[in-house]
Amino acid sequence: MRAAPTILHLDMDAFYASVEQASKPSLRGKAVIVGGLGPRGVVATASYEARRFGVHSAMPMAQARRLCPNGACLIPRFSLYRAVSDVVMALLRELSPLVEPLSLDEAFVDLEAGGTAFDAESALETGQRLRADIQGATGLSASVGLAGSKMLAKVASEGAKPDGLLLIEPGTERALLAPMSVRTLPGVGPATGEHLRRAGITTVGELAEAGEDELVRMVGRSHGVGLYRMALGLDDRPVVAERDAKSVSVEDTFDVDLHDRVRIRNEVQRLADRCVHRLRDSGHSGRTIVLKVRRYDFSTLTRSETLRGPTDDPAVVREAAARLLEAVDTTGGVRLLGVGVTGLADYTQEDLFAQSMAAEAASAGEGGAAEPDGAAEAAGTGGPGGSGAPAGPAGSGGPAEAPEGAEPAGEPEPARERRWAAGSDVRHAVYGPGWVQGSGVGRVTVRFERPGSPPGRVRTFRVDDPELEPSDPLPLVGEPAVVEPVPEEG
DNA sequence: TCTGGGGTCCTCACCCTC
DNA sequence: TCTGGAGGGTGAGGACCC
Repeated sequence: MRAAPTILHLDMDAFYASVEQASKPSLRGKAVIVGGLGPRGVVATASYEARRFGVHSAMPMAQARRLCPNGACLIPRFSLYRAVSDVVMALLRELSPLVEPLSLDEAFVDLEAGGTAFDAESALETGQRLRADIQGATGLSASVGLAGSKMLAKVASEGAKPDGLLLIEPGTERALLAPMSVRTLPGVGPATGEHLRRAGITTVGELAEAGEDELVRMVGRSHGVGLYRMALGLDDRPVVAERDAKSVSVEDTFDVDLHDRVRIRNEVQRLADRCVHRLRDSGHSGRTIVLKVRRYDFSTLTRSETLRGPTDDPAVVREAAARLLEAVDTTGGVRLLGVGVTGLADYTQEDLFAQSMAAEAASAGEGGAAEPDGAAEAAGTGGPGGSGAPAGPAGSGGPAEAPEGAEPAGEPEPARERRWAAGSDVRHAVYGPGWVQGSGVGRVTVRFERPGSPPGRVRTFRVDDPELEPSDPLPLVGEPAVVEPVPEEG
């Protein structure tokens, strides 16, 4: 067991909401809720101001709006969050080569491996300096936990929130953990928590008292042993810098349940294409195709098929997903569909070449060397019930029944209402950069402000105003905070 | 008008082979 | 030749995390 508290856990405070507040000065100090805005959207992150109303992550957005009717509800802008996250992760890598990102806003760092800390004092100093550097580089606050293990460092950062730093001194772990809820421990979610509660175990101390055998009996060997060790404050998991992805998947929840079998089939094909796109972007191929269906009653089932070899061929994945769908009863409607690929392998040019050769051979009806994973069969037969499948790839992200009809190629874009998503960045030819505060009935309301400026003014335009254009997010810090003179509203 | 999206890991059942 | 057990591969589902 590690003695020195040199494992650092970094947690950016209310990350998505904080980024939005930093880029939109008028939202500072206000309730901000980031998440899906559709009828089935949920909250991804709520600012601390919104949390005071009871809003929290994973809550249905409709409920969040009821609890916090004056909160600003925004869609997530992942490209911006990723850019900010890259800045933060780069600062962490200056401290140590052993940085383990958990998500865009969280990471572990082994300070000892980087030679930046070797005892409590140097760890505290490093942690404080890191928080200041993050504030300087991004304008955002972060919480830092320091301890001798990953689990305890995470517990510490949780205790440090918001905008704080906490170090757990070696030797104090058990006493510190004992009164805490079992839900504090990683791996104890609602189900395990309830299971333990029914057995009269609600605190970490009671967990330790129960003993390893009892916990194994209750929650299984792997989980039981791990839980007991955590309850004693023991955790020797190393900080791992590089982790290979094990699966790639995409899924969509529909605003209304789908009933039409043809539409469902088309959506599965579209998801398969998106999944392969992501698979190729990540430089992988995969062997097992997984179809996920969530039915009208929220029951979820998965069907999977393992091929004889890995593939990144969209036709192969589409056909496998279609076969899996045939085995699923969708009576009553489906609310979610997903397609995933697991059993990942590194993709090579040779793989691609072999696949394209095999596909050509299959389409030419030559027989010959069959694709080892059954791709030739899948690509060649067209599959049962595939009469409605388009010959080419489905339109880019468009549903089967394109609501706006086909556009004549090469012609100027036909006049249609432009859509302005709440929270998205725009630029006006006269008023400069701003963001969409809301839109409807042919009008869009824009607030003209930028990171570092004072709160800006609001103006309303026609949705088709030619002087208004979507734009990229501005950096949170770094650009001079020029405050453009906003003409007085008449 | 509850309940997203993208993941990981574990368990269990079943089948097949040795 | 038959049988039982071990163990791997596969498929399905659940729990959990951010």
